[in-house]
Amino acid sequence: MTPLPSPQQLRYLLALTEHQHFGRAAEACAVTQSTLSAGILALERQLDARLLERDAGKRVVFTALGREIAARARAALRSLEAVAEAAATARAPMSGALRLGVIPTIGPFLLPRLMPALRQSYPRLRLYLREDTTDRLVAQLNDGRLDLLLLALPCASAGADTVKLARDAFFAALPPGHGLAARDTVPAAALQTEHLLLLEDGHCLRDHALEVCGFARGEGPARDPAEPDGFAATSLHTLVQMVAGGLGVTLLPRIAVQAGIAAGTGLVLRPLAGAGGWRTLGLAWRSQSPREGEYRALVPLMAQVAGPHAA
Amino acid sequence: MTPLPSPQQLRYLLALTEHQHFGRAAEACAVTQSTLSAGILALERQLDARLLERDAGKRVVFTALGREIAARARAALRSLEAVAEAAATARAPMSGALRLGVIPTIGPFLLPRLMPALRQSYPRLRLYLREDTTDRLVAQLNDGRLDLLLLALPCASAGADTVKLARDAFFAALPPGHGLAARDTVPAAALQTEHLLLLEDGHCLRDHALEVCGFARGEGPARDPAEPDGFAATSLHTLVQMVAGGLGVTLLPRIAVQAGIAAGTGLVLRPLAGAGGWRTLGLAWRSQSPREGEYRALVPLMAQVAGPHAA
DNA sequence: CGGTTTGATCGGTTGTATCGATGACGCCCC
DNA sequence: GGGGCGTCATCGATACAACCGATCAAACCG
Repeated sequence: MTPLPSPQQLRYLLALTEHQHFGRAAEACAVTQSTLSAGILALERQLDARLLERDAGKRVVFTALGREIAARARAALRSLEAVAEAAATARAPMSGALRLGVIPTIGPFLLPRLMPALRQSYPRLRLYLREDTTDRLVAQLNDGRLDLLLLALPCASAGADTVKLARDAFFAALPPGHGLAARDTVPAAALQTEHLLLLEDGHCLRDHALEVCGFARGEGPARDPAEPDGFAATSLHTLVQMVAGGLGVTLLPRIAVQAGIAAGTGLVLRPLAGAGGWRTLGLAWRSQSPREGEYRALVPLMAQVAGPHAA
Repeated sequence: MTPLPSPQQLRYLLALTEHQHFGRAAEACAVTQSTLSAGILALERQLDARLLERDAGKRVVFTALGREIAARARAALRSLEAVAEAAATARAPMSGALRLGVIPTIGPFLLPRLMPALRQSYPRLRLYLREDTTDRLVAQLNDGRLDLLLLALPCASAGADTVKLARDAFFAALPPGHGLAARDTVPAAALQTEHLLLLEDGHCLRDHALEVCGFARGEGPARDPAEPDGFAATSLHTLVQMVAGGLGVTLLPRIAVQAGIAAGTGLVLRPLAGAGGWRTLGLAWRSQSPREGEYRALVPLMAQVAGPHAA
């Protein structure tokens, strides 16, 4: 049988894919350029495969096979890490680094309450945070750059396990004096004819809001022709300011409202009438992660923080 | 971060799980006992985890953590192999060792025609064969001890991809002079009241046959009280002999019939009336195997061999 | 209670990963 | 167009770790 590639050489290869430069990749691996160069050469010799275009001047250009090998190398190194991780978790659960990814429509509202609670319950847990859109978080989860995601379900990703945390109801956010503000609750369909303001594309909350208002996938509300084409807010905070400025109405998740996102703006917040006006908050992790037990053990605490609270 | 365990040490651990004996595990790894012993110790030290019960005399007893680590080590080594495999496949597709698992109700009938065809089309492919029941084959596929399975679908296994090859119709096999033998086709339901002979438990063909005859899962045909309790044949060849001996009737798959399993026995073979009287033959492999491309390329040839032929 | 088996330990040897220095080559700039 | 720079490959020296053979301590067996 072909001898197995050494983890070290695979690390060199991955560093090279990341930096596209022998010197900097070597630096990232804390070895000299000569060592990394020899390592890559040895890997190509052992696999009997050309991973780099050697004739393309001095630039680092991967062959198609090189890219595939690199992807498999990433998976192989991660599964080696999983061995060590399983031991570490068994030795000292709820400790060490935990790289948590959060979407921008959850992070600013839950983390301020979640982090202290976690620190108190699991003081040895070191939480590294990263905020990004769902699709990018999922990609980083699969790459092994993140361990756990806090996001809105469902998130389409093979190879990931998920668990529900809580429902997060939507509120209609209206400018003061708006016609709908006189009602106790607002039917979601009524927003279809309003000027509905949304987050920019890529935020799952945008899709959830459109869905709740009865728009089909991809379809959207009518736009004022005078408005900048495709203009959309980049955060819920900007969105609130736009509604307060009278540009239209929007939907806000309960966690944002309870965190006081509309405080001081005079905005009128009304629950949606009828059922179905909510998103599901949840956790996601790589299937068969050695730390699955820990992640599931976090659920009650997280569900409590994410659940309804008195204002 | 914790340093990654070396593949060598993981191999030692797996050899130890297999042999439960330091000396023999060392021999299997082609190292001395002292080396393997030191390697295991080093692994336990690096992971800071007790993998073996050190106080249980001289016997080798794994801790629960030890077993989990071993399972993850198996996965890690396999993903390292996948790196080398990807390179080997790209360098020389359809060559090298291919460990093929086949179920006993397919192997004896298809392999005699499949092997020569494969040898002719892909002379550099070295096929290692293993015959076993579906569940055991699937387990060995997941363990990495087999690369490809030829079996009857569906086979329940997460982490495996499958593809259909061909339908394999069932024939009623009747002793000469049997009442049903006068008909051109036999309704499957008519076999419910016959003395239906079956393979022993564990063969998927047994379940398929029961299903075709209209028995619910787990339910079975009425038994002669004089018959040895739960007696069942161990191969289709024995089954044919039993039918020829007048002990009852059975169902035979078309591939067995065409291979001449009933030749010279005087058995009467009748197609089943109506639709649904067939099983699906297919291939299965580990998801994301580097050789998936090769496996799919084998499908046309295999489907042709597995498909209907003139008698 | 001696002999045998089994896993742990120790000193010596070999292999190899790594380093620093140097070479080969393309590229840019003056 | 030639000198200088940047980049990757190569080379000899070295330090570390894996490995072996021998030996030890404990358990097990007859």
